[in-house]
Amino acid sequence: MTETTDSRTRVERYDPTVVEPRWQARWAELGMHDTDLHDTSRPKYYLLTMYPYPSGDLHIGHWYIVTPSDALARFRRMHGFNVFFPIGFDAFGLPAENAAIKSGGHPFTWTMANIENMRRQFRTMGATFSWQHEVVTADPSYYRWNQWLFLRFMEMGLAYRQRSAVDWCPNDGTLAREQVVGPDRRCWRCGELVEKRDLDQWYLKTTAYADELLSFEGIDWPEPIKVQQTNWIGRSEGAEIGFETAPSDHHPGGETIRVFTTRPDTLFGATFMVLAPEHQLVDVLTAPDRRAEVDAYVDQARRRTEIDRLSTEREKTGVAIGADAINPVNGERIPVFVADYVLAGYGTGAIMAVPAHDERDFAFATQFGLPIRRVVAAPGTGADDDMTDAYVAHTEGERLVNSGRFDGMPADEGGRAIVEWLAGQGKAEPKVTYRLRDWLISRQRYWGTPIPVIYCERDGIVPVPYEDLPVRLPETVDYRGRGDNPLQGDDAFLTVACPICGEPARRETDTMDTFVDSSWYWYRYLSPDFDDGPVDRAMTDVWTPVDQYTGGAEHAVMHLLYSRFWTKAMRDAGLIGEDEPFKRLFNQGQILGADGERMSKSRGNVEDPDQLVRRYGADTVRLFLMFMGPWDQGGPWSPTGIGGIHRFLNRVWALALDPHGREHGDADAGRLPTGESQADAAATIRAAAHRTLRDVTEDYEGFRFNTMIAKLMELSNTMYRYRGTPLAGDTEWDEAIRLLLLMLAPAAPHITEELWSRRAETAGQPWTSIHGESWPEVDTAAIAVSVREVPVQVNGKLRDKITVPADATDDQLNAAALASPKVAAILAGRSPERVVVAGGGKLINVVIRDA
RNA sequence: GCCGAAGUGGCGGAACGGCAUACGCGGCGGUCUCAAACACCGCUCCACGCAAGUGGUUGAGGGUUCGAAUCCCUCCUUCGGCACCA
Repeated sequence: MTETTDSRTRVERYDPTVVEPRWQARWAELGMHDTDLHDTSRPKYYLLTMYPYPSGDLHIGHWYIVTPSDALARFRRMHGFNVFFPIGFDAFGLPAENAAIKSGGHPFTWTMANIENMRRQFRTMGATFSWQHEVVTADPSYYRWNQWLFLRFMEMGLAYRQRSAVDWCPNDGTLAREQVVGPDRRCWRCGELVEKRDLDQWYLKTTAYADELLSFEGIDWPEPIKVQQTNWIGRSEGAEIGFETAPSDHHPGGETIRVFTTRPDTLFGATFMVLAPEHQLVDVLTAPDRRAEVDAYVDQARRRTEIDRLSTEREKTGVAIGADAINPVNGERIPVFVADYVLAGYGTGAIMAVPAHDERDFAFATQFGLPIRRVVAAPGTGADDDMTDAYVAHTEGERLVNSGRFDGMPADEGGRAIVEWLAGQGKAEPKVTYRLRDWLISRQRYWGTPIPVIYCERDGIVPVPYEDLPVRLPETVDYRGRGDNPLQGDDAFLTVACPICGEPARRETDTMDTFVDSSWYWYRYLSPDFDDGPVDRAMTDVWTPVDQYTGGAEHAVMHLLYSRFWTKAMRDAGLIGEDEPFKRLFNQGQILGADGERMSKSRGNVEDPDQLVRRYGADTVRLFLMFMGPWDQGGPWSPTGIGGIHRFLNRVWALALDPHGREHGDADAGRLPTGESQADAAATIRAAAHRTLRDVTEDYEGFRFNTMIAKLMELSNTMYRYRGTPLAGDTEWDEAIRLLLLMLAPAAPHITEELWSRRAETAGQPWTSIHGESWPEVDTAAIAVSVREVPVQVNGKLRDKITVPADATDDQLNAAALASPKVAAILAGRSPERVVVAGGGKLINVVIRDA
């Protein structure tokens, strides 16, 4: 006994610090992950994970995002796919610029140093990235094609210039939303009050694809994401209606205020109008005696955030501008207000207010003592009953009232009739609007793709000729301690000869939103060095769309919608053949800091995995992150429990290398469970292994990594019970070990590779990588059972469990349940009202009336 | 505020109308050890009970159903997004 008791001294211990670097080096040496994109002998599988922003260090969140994707890549390879799993860096953006302003360095230097560091850190994960296809968006070889595509979109009429407001600091220029701080909205750097400034900016016409973007046909995306995108696009059918302004002392009238409404049936109930503070007619229509108050209100409104303005909770504010409009259906003069709950960017920036049938209008009318006139009445409601709330519901049988000759018509039909009638007079037309706005891509910043446009006094807006691309960012940069765009002061960049007339002209200094970079990067991965265009059609035709995209749910609308837009625009430019970029999407959750907040350097809650990797190894960290919970959930970071994963791997190590070992502390060590023959035990092991294989396969496919690992733990626990028994090491045991290693290989690639190679060595076979093995097949015969246990409930409460033949009929189950002594005792001679044999015999419920 | 998601033991979580709490952490007890650590074995939702057992429990309240953590309604809390963070 003594020589078998302490196995730990006999068998080499699991030491990831030795095992992991060895295999990482070996894999790199063999080029195991260099995908041959021209290999057509196997089906292709394009697995894409959202590329990271090079913030400096890989934190635990990057591991959380990447390692399950890597497990999936390995899982698919074992299924015979030629897997392309690329990586790159989303290298433009605000943080690099902030760092440069702070340190006086160059955003390029900071970014590239970070990328180099992150590349190194990525390799410690054991991730199987195709590094030779890497893309760095801040490299001219990438952003040149942003410019090229922009010019193409310009030609297609998808890019245009329009004046719009930005948050502006007199010292630091345009501010991002996160740079505006505090309730009184001040600049984060200098503390100055933030203003609005109107600038001419570049837009992409996303709304041109609004209807197509509403269709998710042919793609398998999570329902909540589709719902969010649908709501974001926000298609509304209705009508645009013209209200003429009435003549007054200060104004001759006759201007048309165009409004959009989804409820033309309520037109007779319009008792006032509201213009957005930014509306062009505010200035024109305001009466002289109202001027001061209106100007003050407009100023104040422009300083508010949109979220604030749209809040239905905040008390409604607004100012009458001292002008009236004429309701086209009844000729009534109704007052015009300016109020911040109407937004310039939606519809026409003006509304007809129907307080009786719109909650916000109701609140406003109540606040300002304006008339509320019911024009839609539910059955049983009088036309002039007092209203305590807006009536917005749609019910059967509601009729128009107080609506002239439309009285008595059903609301829907009445609405159509009113629009038709006004349309005949040229005062209305049916119209569809979207909440979706065109994409403002102009950024008044240095660290982004320069927009390739030149302004010439004679020729106007002139696109940079394709052959002059890329328009490069100047290599020196001078922020002069301020946060505004240094390109503005760079004469060498600014001054350029007009491509048409050759006269001195001025370059655009705005750069592109970084969402432009991320809207098509996966196409470039396929041919990062391709010189004849942004994408190599020969590659995209084979490899795209992406089979599986994984990334954070925080990108549900913006990035994922822009990418769909960009794909459709590239398709219409003849560059690619498909309609959608990502066939299947999975949104994983976000790892938060220990404080429950988003991880960021400024909060100081960034978790560094390096220490954990040094202590436990990459495999343990990978498994721990997958085991924490469902991948789509995320949550606050805590390393509590990582020891359990490490113990699990140690047990796998012991099972594989030391099947005959026994541990102190187990009185039954080395003995089969009482009453179990060796043949029984062998069958148990086989059944457990194959049942686990069946479940684990499904879990990988459904991204349920946490339960996948739990099931592998169960299998290893079962096997541990048989360790040291005569069973250990025989055929069934060996098969179970083999399956355990294969199932674990995608998730814990290093330890399984090590154990696999040692098995081969012991068996005297040549080395082959476990990651080149095929995924094993389930032997359903091994799982088959002859008897099973069925829970028996009485009135929904568990009272007994009975053992029945696996193929028992419902009648047999019924009889067996009633034969149970415990059930009989509760029945006490009464007969049950009914007996439910549920779920194909999974459970029996005996129902008694007054139990 | 609006849109989307989530609330289950001391903690992370499992259970896709059918045995609530799998798996792991932590805790308690034990084996080994001079001792500790490691490793291993057992117990561990709450209440009452020596026990067999009985009752309760999935954020709160209501509903549908033979049966609800799961479906429906109302509410509360937390997280993501709201167009210049990426």
